[in-house]
Amino acid sequence: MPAALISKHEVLDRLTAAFRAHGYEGTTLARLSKATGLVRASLYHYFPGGKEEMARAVLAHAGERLEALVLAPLEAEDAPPAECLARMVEGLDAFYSGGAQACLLGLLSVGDAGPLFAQEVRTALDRWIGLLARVLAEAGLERRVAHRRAEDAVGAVQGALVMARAYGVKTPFARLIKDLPDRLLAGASLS
Amino acid sequence: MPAALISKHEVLDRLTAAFRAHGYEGTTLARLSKATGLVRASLYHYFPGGKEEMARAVLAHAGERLEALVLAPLEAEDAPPAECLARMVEGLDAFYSGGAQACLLGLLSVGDAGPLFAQEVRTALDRWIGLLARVLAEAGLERRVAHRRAEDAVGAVQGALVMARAYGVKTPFARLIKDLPDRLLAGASLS
DNA sequence: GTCTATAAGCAGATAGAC
DNA sequence: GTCTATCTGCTTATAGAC
Repeated sequence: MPAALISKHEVLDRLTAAFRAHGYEGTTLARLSKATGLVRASLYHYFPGGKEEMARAVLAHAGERLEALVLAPLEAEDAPPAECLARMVEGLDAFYSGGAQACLLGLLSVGDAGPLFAQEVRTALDRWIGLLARVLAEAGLERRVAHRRAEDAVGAVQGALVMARAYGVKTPFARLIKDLPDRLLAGASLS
Repeated sequence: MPAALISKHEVLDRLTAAFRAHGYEGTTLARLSKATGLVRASLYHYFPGGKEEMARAVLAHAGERLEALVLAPLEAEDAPPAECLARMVEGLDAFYSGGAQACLLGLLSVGDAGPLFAQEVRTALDRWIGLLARVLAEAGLERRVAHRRAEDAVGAVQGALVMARAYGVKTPFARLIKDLPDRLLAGASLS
C-alpha cells in the first residue's frame, strides 16, 4: 500500500484553511480536494462521514490550536494576570494570522452548519470566556464584572475579524489586539 | 397577464431573510423559491441576473433600511449627540431584530461573495462609521478619537451579532445595545 | 492510501406556454 | 407575471482496482 502523501495533520491544516475561507456551505468537496491535493475518494478514506466529519475534525483541530496558543497562557497559575493576558493576545495574533483568517466558531454557526456544530461552538466559547474571566477576577475585578468583560472581549475579537474581512485588511484586528490587555484590566486593583 | 402575487418589496424582504440566515453560498435558488413562494423562473423574471442580482438587490434594500433606521438619527443636525445615539441604538435594535438576525455586511464578505460585493459592503460601513464619528466629534471628542471609537462600535455590533448567533440567544446583542451610548460618549466634554 | 469511474441528485439558469 | 419542462454542470457519495 502506498505511503501517505501528506500527514493527517497537514491534511487537517489545509481543510481548515478552506473552511475558514468559505464557511461550511460554501466549502465544496472539489475545493477540499484541490486544497489537499487528494481526490474525493481519498478524503473519504480519511473521513468516511464526508464533509460533516471533515468539518468536525477541523473544529477539533482548531480547538487544540486554540488551547495551545490562546488558552494555555490563561492557565499559567503562577504568572501575574497582566502577563497572562499579554501572552494570550500574542497567541490570538498567531491563531488568527494577524486578522487575515476568519474564526471557525463564527462561520460554523451560519445556516445549515449552525445546528450541526452548535454544541462544540458553545463549549469552546464558554471555555475561553471562563478562563479569561478567571484571570480578570484574579486581577481584582468583581466576579460578574470579570465574566461580562470576558464575554465582551471574545465578542470584540469576533467583530474585529468580521471588520477585517469586510475591508480586506488586518488593521481592525491588529488594533484590537493591541488595546485588549489594558481594556480588560481597566480599573482592576491588582493591575 | 396575472397580477403579482406579492409586491416586489415583500419579495425582497423574504429574499433578505434567506440570505441573512444562510449567507451567499448557502442560499440556493430552491431556498429562495420556497421563501418567496415563487418558482425559479419567476425569480428570474424579477432578477434576470440570477442569484447575484438577487443578493445585490437585497443589499441595496438593506441599505435603505439601514439608512432609515440607523443612519437618519445620526443626521439630525439639531438634536443633541446623546439623543442621536439613543435613536441610533433604537434603530439598530429594530434593524437586527434585537440580535436575532445576522448582518448582511458580515455574511456577504465570506468566500465567493467577498469580491462580488466588497465595494458595496465597504461603502456602507464607511458611511455608518463616518456619520457616527461626526456625532461623536460634535459631542466634543477629538476627531481621530471619534473616528476610531466609531469603528470600534461598528465592530462591536458585528461581534455581538456573531456571539448571539453562536449561542442562539439575543442577549449579547441586547447588552451591547444598552451600553453603547454611554460607552461612545465616555469622556466627551459635551455629553 | 491513492486512484479512476460512476451514480443520483441538486446547483444555477433558460425556453416557451398561458 | 407565473408556470412547467428542460439543460448543463457541479454536488455529495460510493464501488472497486492497484
